[in-house]
Amino acid sequence: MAPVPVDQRRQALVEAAFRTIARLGIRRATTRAICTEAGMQQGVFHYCFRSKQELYRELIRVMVVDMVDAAVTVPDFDHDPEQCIRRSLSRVWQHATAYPDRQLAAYELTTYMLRDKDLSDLPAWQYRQYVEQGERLAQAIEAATGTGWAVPRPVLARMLSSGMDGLVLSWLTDRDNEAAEAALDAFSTAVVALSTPATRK
Amino acid sequence: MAPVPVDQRRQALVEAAFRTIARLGIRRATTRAICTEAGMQQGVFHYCFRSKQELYRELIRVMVVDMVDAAVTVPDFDHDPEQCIRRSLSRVWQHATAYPDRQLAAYELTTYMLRDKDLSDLPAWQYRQYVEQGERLAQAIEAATGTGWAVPRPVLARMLSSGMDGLVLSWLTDRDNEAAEAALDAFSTAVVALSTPATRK
DNA sequence: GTCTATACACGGATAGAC
DNA sequence: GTCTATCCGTGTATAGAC
Repeated sequence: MAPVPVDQRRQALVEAAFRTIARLGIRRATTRAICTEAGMQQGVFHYCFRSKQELYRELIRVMVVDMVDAAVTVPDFDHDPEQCIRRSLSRVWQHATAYPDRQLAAYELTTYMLRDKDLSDLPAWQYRQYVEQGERLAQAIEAATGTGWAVPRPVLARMLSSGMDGLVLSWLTDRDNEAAEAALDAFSTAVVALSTPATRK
Repeated sequence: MAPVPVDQRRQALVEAAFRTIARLGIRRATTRAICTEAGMQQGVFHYCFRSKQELYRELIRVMVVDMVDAAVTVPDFDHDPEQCIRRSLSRVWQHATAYPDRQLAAYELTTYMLRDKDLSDLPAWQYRQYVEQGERLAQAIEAATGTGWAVPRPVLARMLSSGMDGLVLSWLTDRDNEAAEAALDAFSTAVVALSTPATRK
């Protein structure tokens, strides 16, 4: 076969790994399954990565960057903090629930890494990125509406990302759109209450 | 050996399984490891349970009942909704973070079951129990303070349990007590805002 | 670099002696 | 009922031909 550059193969394997985990779950995402998904022989794996852990390390980086990039698109803001907050969270929600399998894969990877001595530093980084995404969102809302918050922005951001994360996980277990969106609305209302009263209409 | 009743062995294995998952993670909680933890021979496993899945089915039931029972203890309420809410959530938080490994085990089991055809009905039940725990908490707060809520109680309950769940998972990744408790405070403040203004002091 | 074949360990489950 | 020995599949990783 054509001598495909190793870097290109690595990238293809990382993407194949994510698709495989999303489709089959982390337990069944073996090196064989991943290589099949990538259209490669299983033996290829180990001259692209020294170990499966090395692939995971790369995978989590790519996955988080992709998730954060995709969700950072800011909706058409108006100047009312309440509408702005509701629409922003709704946007994040739509994005997260559009690909349930990928979302589940993210949870699987987090818990997997927390249990693996060689990977246990990564979940903290992963969730740090989520919080920073929350910070950017809060900042964008501030910029659009001039509102402030009853708590420091990093604190709000952690609450935001954790709250959304919990709502998504709960939805994954029952796929109850109605109940989940009602809870999201309630959460949004609660967040609105944290925007500074002075600027609330 | 003494002919230990099978039911007793089953129970011992379920408890050993939970301890093993909490200690080693679900990936390393093999039937061998579980039997070792229970002080039994590996061969014992399969005349107590037809399969590992059968044990998991029993395990999740026991685990959730234990978690919910333990967290349902109501703090010494006062009549101020704000204090009451803060103390209640703080109590739930203290309980959840007291045993990080068990909490992580719960997340591992949830994602594991979602991926297993024979067990995929269980996570919905599991999270339903969490929500019902939230309902009981909300009800207790109503009873103690006379407050109502800006949203229906089941909606509030789902938001409560999801929010706490997300905060705990986030904490598991970085074990940052300070940041986590600040976010919990912010969440509490937001929940207080959902108690009906009429009864707020 | 690329592929085949295979080593080696471990997992769940079972057979069969006692 | 209890325990030992083992089957069989599968997982990661490697050896070695080309």
